[in-house]
Amino acid sequence: MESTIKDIKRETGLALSTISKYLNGGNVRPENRKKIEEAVKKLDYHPNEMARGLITRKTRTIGFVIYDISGTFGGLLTHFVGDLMRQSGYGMIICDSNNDKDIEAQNIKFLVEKKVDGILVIPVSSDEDFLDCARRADIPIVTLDRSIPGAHLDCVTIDNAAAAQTAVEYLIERGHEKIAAIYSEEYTGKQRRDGYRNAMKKAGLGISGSYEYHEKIHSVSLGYTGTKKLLALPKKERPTAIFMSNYEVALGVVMAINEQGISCPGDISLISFDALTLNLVMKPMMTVMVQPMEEIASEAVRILMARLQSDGQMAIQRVLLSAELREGDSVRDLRSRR
Amino acid sequence: MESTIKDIKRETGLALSTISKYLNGGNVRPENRKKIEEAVKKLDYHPNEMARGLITRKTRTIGFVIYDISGTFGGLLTHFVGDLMRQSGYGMIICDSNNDKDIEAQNIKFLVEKKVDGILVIPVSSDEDFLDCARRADIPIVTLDRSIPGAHLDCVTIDNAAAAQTAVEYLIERGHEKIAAIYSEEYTGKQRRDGYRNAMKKAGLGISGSYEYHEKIHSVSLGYTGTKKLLALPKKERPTAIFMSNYEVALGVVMAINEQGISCPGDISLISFDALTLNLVMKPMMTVMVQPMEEIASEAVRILMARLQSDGQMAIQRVLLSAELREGDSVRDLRSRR
DNA sequence: ATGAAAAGAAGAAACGTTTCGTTTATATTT
DNA sequence: AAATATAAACGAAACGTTTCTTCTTTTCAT
Repeated sequence: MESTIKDIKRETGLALSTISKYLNGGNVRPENRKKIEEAVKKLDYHPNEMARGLITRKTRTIGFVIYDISGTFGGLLTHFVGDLMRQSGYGMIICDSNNDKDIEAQNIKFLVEKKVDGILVIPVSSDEDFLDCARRADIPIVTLDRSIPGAHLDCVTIDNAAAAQTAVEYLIERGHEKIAAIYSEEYTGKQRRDGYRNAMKKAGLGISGSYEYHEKIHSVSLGYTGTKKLLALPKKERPTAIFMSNYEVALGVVMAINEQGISCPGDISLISFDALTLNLVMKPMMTVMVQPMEEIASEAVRILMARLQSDGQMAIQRVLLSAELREGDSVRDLRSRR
Repeated sequence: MESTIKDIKRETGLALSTISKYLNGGNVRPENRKKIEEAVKKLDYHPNEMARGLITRKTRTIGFVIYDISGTFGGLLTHFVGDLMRQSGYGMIICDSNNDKDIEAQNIKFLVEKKVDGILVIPVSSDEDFLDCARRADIPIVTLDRSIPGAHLDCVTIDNAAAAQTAVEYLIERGHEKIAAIYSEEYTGKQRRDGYRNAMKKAGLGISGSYEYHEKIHSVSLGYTGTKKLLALPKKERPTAIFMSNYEVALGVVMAINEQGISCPGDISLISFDALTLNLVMKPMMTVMVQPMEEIASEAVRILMARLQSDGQMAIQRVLLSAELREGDSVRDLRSRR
């Protein structure tokens, strides 16, 4: 069955410690190096991670806690993070919090008991209490996509407010004044709302309460319901453009305007977040703020890896990435009307 | 730091073996039971999985290899499976194959080296060679959603051909004769195509080559491109209904007909697979064959758990579930025309 | 050629459990 | 009450590594 380091010892005649040393990157005499390599190949030897972990207190496994994996954004991020982890030889245990704080706390506890070396988390919670048990166990944590205000934690996020502001300013530059916003009350949703408000204020445009629609969570139905509300406004007040804070919301919006036979960008302009595959065939092609998903993943993994290697005295890292605008055909230039 | 079983020994004065025995469900004297439980609580003791695993050769971790996690179907299935696993105290290492056979094979190898206790896989490959290394290591494997023809493996699938046939017969019953099909060349896609063909043949309807459109993989663009091709047919030949083999494909189809200003079900009827959230707001609401996702997940987990407990002599289990039709508003009844 | 310094190899102990063979305590029978 | 059967506790060995200390070999300068 499974060959062990003792088999390598028998095969090469060397001491266990010598073999172990070489296998972990130490120096041995060239002749011995060759012997060991041959034996490893011949016996198809792979170190037993459990025995190794028992001593080193490392599992070579990290935990990934995600607010919701069944959504497109989460799925894609999981994909990237998982890939990078595997490339580094780390296993990734995934825990879906289902947008629920209690489940999230359980997930952390579970991972701590599993003795993962580190945890990557896209949090649901906005306070850090749920991380206590990981803290006590001295397990490094990196949050991504969302950060926890005031927490002393590594994090990788994008500048949501700035991105939203850019998006709304893009509308304003094209002559829009009656601009509505649909967003969630989650971390990213609220930040993007702030960007929307900043842009409006800066341009001297008022924000009518009836132009903001929000629900707890980003969802298709948020976009759908919100749009119906907005379209139900008296014709004069009807927004000429809608800014929405997430891809799934955008789907809902498109469904709603299709249903009502309203054309985009003819009757209404749209601008959203995240260029996911659907955008490719969506008509009109949505103008979006594109988040650098791959970079978010790779930065988070990089930081976690660095912290795993570090001897505990690495400074907190907060990486702030930015989204960029990708033009589609969903925004009408109102200036050309004149 | 971390307390060990030796601390429990010190606290209770009992032998290691007695404590271990109790902790693993053995019988001890009531007095000792109490002592141990108190000590465990007091010291917040959790067994070290690595030490335990070193002896039992179990990691209490399973691998989940999925063809593509960034898709909606995969994401949702992962969600269910992950949940069940966590409830059973198992960690789940997730590996995304990115629809690539080579990556899939690497994933299996990776999991074998990680010494997972079992593997759940939604395969990309249609032959079982990539599983060889898991076989050699004697790691139980259960496939779900897709099975590998001829393989001697536990699997949980739905009867795709029957489901597709039901769907197409539903169209035929309502007077449709010119029925097109859009499907992928993947396992599920081809099975569903067969169901389509069966239904057509059974009804004595011919299958024109121009009524079938297929690409390698289920995707939004498959639906989109396929629909455009179908709509480009001379008016007389144009299908009155389209059967499509997957949810993402359906999105593409809807995009395409929206773009061309064709109405559903007025001008064309649609029937598809999988009732995912988007259906709730999609207009018209799609008539779909609903797969019992949660049941697929729970059956697969149940079988894997049973096999982990079994002493190797359990018979191969092949569970075949069925999809059910959920009516929406996307199919027109042509009989009422007369 | 000699000795000191550096590099490499060896051996044993440790990591935290489970398991197995043995001994001791309790329960049952006559 | 003694003998036997049963149940529980014990102690040591084992799982497959890494790590620490000691011992040996090689290298290099003199």
